[in-house]
Amino acid sequence: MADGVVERSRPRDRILETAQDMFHKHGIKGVGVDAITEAAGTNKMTLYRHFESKDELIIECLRATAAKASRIWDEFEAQYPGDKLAQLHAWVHKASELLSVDSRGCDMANAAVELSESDHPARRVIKELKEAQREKLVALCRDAGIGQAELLADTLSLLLEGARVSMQSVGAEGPSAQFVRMAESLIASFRAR
Amino acid sequence: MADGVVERSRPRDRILETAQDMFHKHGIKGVGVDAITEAAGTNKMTLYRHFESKDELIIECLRATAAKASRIWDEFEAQYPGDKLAQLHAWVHKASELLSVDSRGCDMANAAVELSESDHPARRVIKELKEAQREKLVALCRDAGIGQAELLADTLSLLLEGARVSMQSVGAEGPSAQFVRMAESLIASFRAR
DNA sequence: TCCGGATGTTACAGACCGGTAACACCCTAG
DNA sequence: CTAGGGTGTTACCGGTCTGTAACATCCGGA
Repeated sequence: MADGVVERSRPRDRILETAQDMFHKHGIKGVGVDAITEAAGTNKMTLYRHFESKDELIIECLRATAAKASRIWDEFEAQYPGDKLAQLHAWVHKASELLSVDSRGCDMANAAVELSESDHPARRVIKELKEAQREKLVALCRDAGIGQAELLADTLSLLLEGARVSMQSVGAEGPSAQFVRMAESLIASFRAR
Repeated sequence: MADGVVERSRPRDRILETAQDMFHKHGIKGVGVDAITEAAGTNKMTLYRHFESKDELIIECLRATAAKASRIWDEFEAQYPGDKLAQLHAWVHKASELLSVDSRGCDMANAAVELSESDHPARRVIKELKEAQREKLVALCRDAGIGQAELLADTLSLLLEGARVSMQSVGAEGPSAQFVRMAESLIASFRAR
């Protein structure tokens, strides 16, 4: 950790990890490649030998973040094998944990806000990854035996997305503080139908 | 409209209006002061005679946007004088209208995402304005005779905030398409308690 | 030992950024 | 008509940004 990243991994991995962290904390347009490479204990040339442009690096960071999120879903399945309803509650719990620990929101949503050019190469990646996450949540709701699975999944999605962006405007004591209560009572009401 | 803004208003007004529009469309860090003044049919010197810095301009733009939003609330009161429940439904309708017309989300939320520095002067303004909006919605819910007014208001806030940011990631056919249905059934369920 | 690929270093190009100085102009109030 | 404030024009400063060129170095495998 002395050099900012795990001691002696390969430069490419250090760059990727550092970039993820810095993009998350300071935003994409708020971080230059020089700052990334310096924090990663390397230099700009090495970065451009592994990534053909900053945009490529951004995309790789988003994919890496999505992959991390995907691993969390695996944990749900490992903790409550076959019990989809318990996994749904675990999702709510994990989401609230995220809200209490980190206040910079979702990297993909933030990137979509920052990269407003409609033809930016990262935008299609963001859309793909977000749609994949949506389908996962829909499937989880459906497999948990909920009738209007799509509607519940979409409602939970918007609540979480809203909570993560609201925190950045008004802080953790704002509306996002009620996320768990909202989500749980929503699930209960959908199950009751 | 030929010069980009209403023909012959005073430079300060033209700059403010143009900046609002361009910040909204392209993001704050995505627009330079040169581009703003050119689109406003004036020049950088005039901008800096009216605003002491770009940050000041940003803040004035956010205040102006909030003022516009506030005027919409006045329309609710004018359309349904005294009928707070009808005004709440009008709020939902107006919100959905916004979602179908504009896909760049809330200026304040977007600014909070872009201006990640925790001490940026615009951040306290964003927080103030957002909190004022929250209190307005809470008051509306309470005056509409709803029991858990704060919880409903916060839930509606998160849903709208989520819808507006979700649109920027996955477009209008994503979860945000169900916003009206979600909001209306939420209101109904809170009224039934 | 020596070779070769990965990495580090320095310098630079070209563009854009926010912000300022100096000066010319125009248009209206008196 | 004139004075003066608001505005336009041009040029510039110092800084930052992405991306590249040329060259030095290191380190592991044969």
